[in-house]
Amino acid sequence: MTKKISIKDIAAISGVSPATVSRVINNNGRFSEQTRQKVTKVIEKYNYQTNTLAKGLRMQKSNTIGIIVPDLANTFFSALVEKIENQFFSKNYSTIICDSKRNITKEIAYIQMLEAKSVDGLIVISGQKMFDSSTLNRAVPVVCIDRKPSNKTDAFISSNHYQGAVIATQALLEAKTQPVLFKVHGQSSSINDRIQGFKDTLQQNLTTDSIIDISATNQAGSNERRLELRTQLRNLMGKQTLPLGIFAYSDTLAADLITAARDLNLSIPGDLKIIGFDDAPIAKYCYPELTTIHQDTSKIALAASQQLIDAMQNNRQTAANNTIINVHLVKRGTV
Amino acid sequence: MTKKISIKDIAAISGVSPATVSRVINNNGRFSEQTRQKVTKVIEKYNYQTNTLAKGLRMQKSNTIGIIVPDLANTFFSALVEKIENQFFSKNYSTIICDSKRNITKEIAYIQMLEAKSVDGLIVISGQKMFDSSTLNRAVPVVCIDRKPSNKTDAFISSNHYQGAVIATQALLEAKTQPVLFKVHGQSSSINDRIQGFKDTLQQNLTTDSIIDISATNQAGSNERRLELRTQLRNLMGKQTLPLGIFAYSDTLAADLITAARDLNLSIPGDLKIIGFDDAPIAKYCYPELTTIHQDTSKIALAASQQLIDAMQNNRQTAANNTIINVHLVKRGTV
DNA sequence: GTGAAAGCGCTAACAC
DNA sequence: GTGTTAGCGCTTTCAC
Repeated sequence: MTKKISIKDIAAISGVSPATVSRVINNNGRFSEQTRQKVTKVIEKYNYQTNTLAKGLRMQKSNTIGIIVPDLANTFFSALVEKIENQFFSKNYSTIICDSKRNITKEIAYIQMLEAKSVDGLIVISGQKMFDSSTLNRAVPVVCIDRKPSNKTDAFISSNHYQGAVIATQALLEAKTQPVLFKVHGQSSSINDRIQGFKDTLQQNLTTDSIIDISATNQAGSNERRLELRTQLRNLMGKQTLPLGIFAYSDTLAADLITAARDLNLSIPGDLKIIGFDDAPIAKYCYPELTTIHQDTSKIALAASQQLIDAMQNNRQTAANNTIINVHLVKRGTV
Repeated sequence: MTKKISIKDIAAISGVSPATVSRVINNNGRFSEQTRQKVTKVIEKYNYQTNTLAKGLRMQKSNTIGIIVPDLANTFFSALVEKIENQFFSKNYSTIICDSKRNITKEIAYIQMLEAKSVDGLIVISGQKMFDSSTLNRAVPVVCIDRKPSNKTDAFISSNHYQGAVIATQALLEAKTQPVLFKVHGQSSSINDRIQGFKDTLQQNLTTDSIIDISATNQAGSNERRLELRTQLRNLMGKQTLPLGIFAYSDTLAADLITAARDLNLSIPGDLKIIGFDDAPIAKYCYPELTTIHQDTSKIALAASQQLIDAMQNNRQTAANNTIINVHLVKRGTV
């Protein structure tokens, strides 16, 4: 129950003023080498740690950033967040991770909470809609990943979803299938881009059955979703000649499709060929291992953290900096 | 670039003192209904939000808790953390999630950072060793999940790992295999309990080959780990009669074992039977789907958050409260 | 029922 | 090179 030791205490013990201790800690302003040693010794002896709340209040910055992620259970997002968090940790920022569960109400609540905590910056990943930073009172820099900001001063980092969709669709075409796009119901900039790439590649081969919307209420991995996918697959088989060629919106969805296909005794890639998107960790645990479009999460994480840190340090908005990152096809067992 | 509006501003605009505004916001102390309405209206109009840094500084509590997790990329942990975070969110606490990557140095750095941020409590999940809260200067309540605290005043919540190991080993025995335990190198209370359960069930059938240690440096899902597992499996096949019976320390490890077995053209569950531990989301994406020991993450998350909140609100240490949660076998396709 | 004032722990201007 | 002072935004005694 020992109360935490403060800068005043350190000052008193070392026989200097709090200001001097502060100078030593932050290594700014002038002080003698002798003072430095004296103070440092006391700090170490008492295991003193700066109270970041007080410091944050005083400096009007918290050295904390917030991340809004749509779904931590998705291995693509958890891997991405892990990398981002790691970047910030090495730059001495702490990170508050918020799982919005793709729920707009929860997201807004989180953003207000983060703002009240005086976060210095925000990373907002994907989700259903455009991100509208006008919910923010202060002007905190925002970097959006995979989700177009409505505010033109927010930075935007994204894989080239259009390109990825084109590559995937072409691969499906080359494998002599009639491609079908499976997506979860909802809108987002990445979804729209992929749909566009899909459509543009298919052109006259596009039919009303080419895009299949999966209910968003059924959670990834749940029996409900698998049931729904099974029904959709069975449906499709009645209408199309085998092999079916599926472009799945995400690896998670692809993984669920694989299990659904198994339930129907469809062989992959014999009866059914499938390409995912993300190259999430789960892709390598599927059987057959999932052919997919690789997103470079390391690059995304790096770009996002660099841009945000730059914006925070220069105390300005993220200069509407758009970064588009290339993707590529990873051939595994499902095509 | 508008500066954030403060309680003083609200006070000035409403024509009352900051003290009164504070009373209204926190609904404590006395004030007239008329004042309440007046102030509330101004707060809403200006979208005022309490600065939690200042409040935290003043009240010596931050309404923030920290979670130390060994590996966010592991679907068991990400699912667990997601549930914990959700619990705290609904109780108006925010959560700083820290991925220690099972690195003790990083973990200590995180704990110091969290302490400097004046977190009101800490949840520490699993990891390599016992958790030693003596690195903490202040007396902040700690709840350990799956990891025995060395400090007797810290609470401990855990699945019954011993029981789980017994159940798994018995199932393997009943399937007429000679059980082998695969684990990642390292110590932890959960590892030790499972080993004990394994040994106690095996008794005289225990041999020097019964426990296989996998190098901890090779990351889950990596090619290096799979290579290592392949070597180990091949080795084992030379010595033992089929079918082999593997009790894998975690579902992640089990999943890697399944892919390694595939590379060796071993059929599961024909040549090789395998039982995992956790019932992580990944278990249902394996092929065959993984038979495993189910840990009740919802219960763990609930127990952990309740105990921590209780300790924080009553401003005392978590009363050395040990909660052991039952586990059970989930039969799927690998046994 | 409300206001004035002090102080949480820190840093930055200003003095000397 | 170092100390004094003010103030970040909030809550909470203590007056009245």
